[in-house]
Amino acid sequence: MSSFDESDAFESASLATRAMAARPTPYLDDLNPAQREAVEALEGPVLMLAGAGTGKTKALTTRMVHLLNTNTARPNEILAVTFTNKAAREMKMRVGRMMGEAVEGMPWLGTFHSICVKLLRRHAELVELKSNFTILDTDDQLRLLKQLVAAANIDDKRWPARMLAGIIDQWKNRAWTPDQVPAAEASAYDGKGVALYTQYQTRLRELNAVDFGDLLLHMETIFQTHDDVLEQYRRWFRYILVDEYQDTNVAQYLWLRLLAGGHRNICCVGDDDQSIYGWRGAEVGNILRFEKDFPGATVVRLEQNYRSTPHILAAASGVIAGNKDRLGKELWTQAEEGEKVRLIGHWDGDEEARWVGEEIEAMQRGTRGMQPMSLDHMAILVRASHQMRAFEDRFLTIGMPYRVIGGPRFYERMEIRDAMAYFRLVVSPADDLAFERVVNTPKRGLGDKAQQKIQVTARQNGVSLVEGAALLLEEKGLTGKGASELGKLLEGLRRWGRLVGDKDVSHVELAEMVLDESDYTEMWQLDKTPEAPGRLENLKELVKALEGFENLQGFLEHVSLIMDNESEEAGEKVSIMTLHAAKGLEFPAVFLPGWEDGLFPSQRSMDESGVKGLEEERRLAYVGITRAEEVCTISFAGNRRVYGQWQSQMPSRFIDELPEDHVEVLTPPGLYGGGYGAAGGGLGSIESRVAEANVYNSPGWKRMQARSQQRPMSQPQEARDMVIDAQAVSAHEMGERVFHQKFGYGAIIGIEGDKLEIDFEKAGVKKVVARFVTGADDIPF
DNA sequence: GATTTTTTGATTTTT
DNA sequence: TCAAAAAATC
Repeated sequence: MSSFDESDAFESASLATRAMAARPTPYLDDLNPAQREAVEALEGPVLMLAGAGTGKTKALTTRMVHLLNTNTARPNEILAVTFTNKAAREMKMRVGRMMGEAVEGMPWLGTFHSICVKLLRRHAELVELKSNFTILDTDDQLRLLKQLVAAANIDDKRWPARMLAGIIDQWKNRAWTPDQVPAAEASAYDGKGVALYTQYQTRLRELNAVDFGDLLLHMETIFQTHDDVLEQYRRWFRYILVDEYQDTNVAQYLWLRLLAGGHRNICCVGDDDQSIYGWRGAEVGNILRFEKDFPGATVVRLEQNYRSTPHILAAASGVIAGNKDRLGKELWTQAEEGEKVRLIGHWDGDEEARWVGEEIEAMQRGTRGMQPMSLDHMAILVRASHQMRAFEDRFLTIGMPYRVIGGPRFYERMEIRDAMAYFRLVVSPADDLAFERVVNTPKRGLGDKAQQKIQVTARQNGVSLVEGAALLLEEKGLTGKGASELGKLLEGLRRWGRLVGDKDVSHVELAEMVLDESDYTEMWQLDKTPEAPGRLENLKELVKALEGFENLQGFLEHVSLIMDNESEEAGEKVSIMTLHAAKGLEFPAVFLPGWEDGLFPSQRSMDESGVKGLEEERRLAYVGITRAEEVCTISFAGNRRVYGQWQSQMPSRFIDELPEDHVEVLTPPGLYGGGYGAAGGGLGSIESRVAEANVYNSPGWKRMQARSQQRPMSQPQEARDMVIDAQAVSAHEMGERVFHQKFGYGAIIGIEGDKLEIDFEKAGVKKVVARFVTGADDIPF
């Protein structure tokens, strides 16, 4: 680039940087001017607005390398926070690779949570905790809340533990301790919410436990109330880097602002257009406000995209342009033009899945002059996970290998949590939550009543549940099977506890012993459900994972924060995942099905959050399109089964927002004659297939066909029109007897906009788009 | 205390 | 529709 740019970047570098400039910096040559500016502006606040596929991680890691290489900072002086372990791991790896062996790991590169755990263990006493506090998972949290609700004699129908957990979570995301919850919020929940929140926090303290939200909240409390501690860390963390800044919630934001408050050496990287986690507390406002929070900040825009073709970028830009309050970026690329974004409508969801399956097979073979493509390079991105089902069903029938990304994580599985609870109990017998979890797993004849007795005994004597249970047995408060089984369990726990740290028994052996002797393994061996073998397999894997740790305690400490799912069988597969799970990933070919109003954008988002919700959905669309490198295929269906009811669907409003010039509308093979019934439509009855065949030959259908052919679908606008208007509402009148593909015959009892309300003879009253209804006279039966 | 039946209600999810 | 949770029954 021009010498002007370079001198400019040089001027913005600090004296310290300049002094060290003698050291070679070959890595800078790999960067484009914008990336380079973001890397070289080491001092003061920097906001790096990094669009999709613009080399954000590269810039971030190079910045760290530059800090180290110029001796501006030592590894332990850099605080670098990410949201996921995966991101942290990747960054560590890339910094390590660029620096060579010379640099030992970066101790403060990690997720918000893992860094806060480290800090909180040092200062636990400042918030009345012991440094060996446990971190609750969602299960423990719910169990605890359920108890509190029951104890407070509150109707658990009006206050389900889940809801309460959600509310408390939201409050913690906003950095509100119980006494800080604003009156307006508190009263909105009967006042009982705050009371329960207070009790919950008290109980956590008694248990020496924290939940995920507490990790941040406690550290923030400490920073706010102990200047000396805050000062110490301000001196310590001289340079702060934040990844995915648009995803930070208020608590994280305040935490960062406190730490960066002194030196203001904070570099935040993010993309306001990719903020899709508002529903779990992320505040786009944080990134929009950055320049106000840190006056004089250097703002760098990374806009050169290295991922997608111009058509794909243009389509994405066209959609995201519908949002207000953007910081504004214009992505560009040097890539060759490539294919336009493809748009296609289908009759229903099954048809859509069938078509995508065939298209994937075609791409795999290589068609239309395109190179054969590996299944690993194709992905289907859906809005909601229930959409995956249609694709899984279809792929199973045609034998297409696929993988679902996301879903329950390894450490969230029941059997893993049970096993972990056993380990926790062995290491710390006072872990009441762990005891509750496993006391009757496997079944030991200790039901609600027996457990209640244990609780009462423990509380009366002010001891842990394990001790309470022992006391209860001494008093002969239990009899029969329950008593003997409980005795066995307690005896086992004592025995295993003594073996913790034993030189002759490794922690791995101990773990196996615990699982066997507690009869937990046996429980699954006797289980005949199809999941049982998989669960046993998972338990084996858990034991294997233990080998990587020094001892059980070490394992337990780390595992609560590491929740990713590593295991991956070999073989080429198509990926299926939600749009959320796709953030940060890229694929040469991407399918975006289900672009229908109500599904995407999701009705619930729009109902609950109005324009804000719609804008977040739009960002989701943007994220989806920008995952594609070469081919992006958007599709929608005219009919879809929603909660078991067939509904006619309107194409997504986002389809209208796609710029026409960058979209090619495909015609589904089945829709205009041919291809139906013959190939693999296995599920429908013969009769319905005959009916289908007849419908497509009916005068009504032909009329529609003719009409849509007058207006060839060369524009996305018209693709949408085709569905909405193909058969005008005006063609029908009240009381008219009509035929619908899925519902059969019925009479029109109402007309609303482009929808007809029809009383079907078999299916009852439904609202359907006029297009999918034919005058009954047109059906030649 | 376990098993079967009925009811309910249904995004997105990391740590 | 369909899975999970709650209620009812054994």
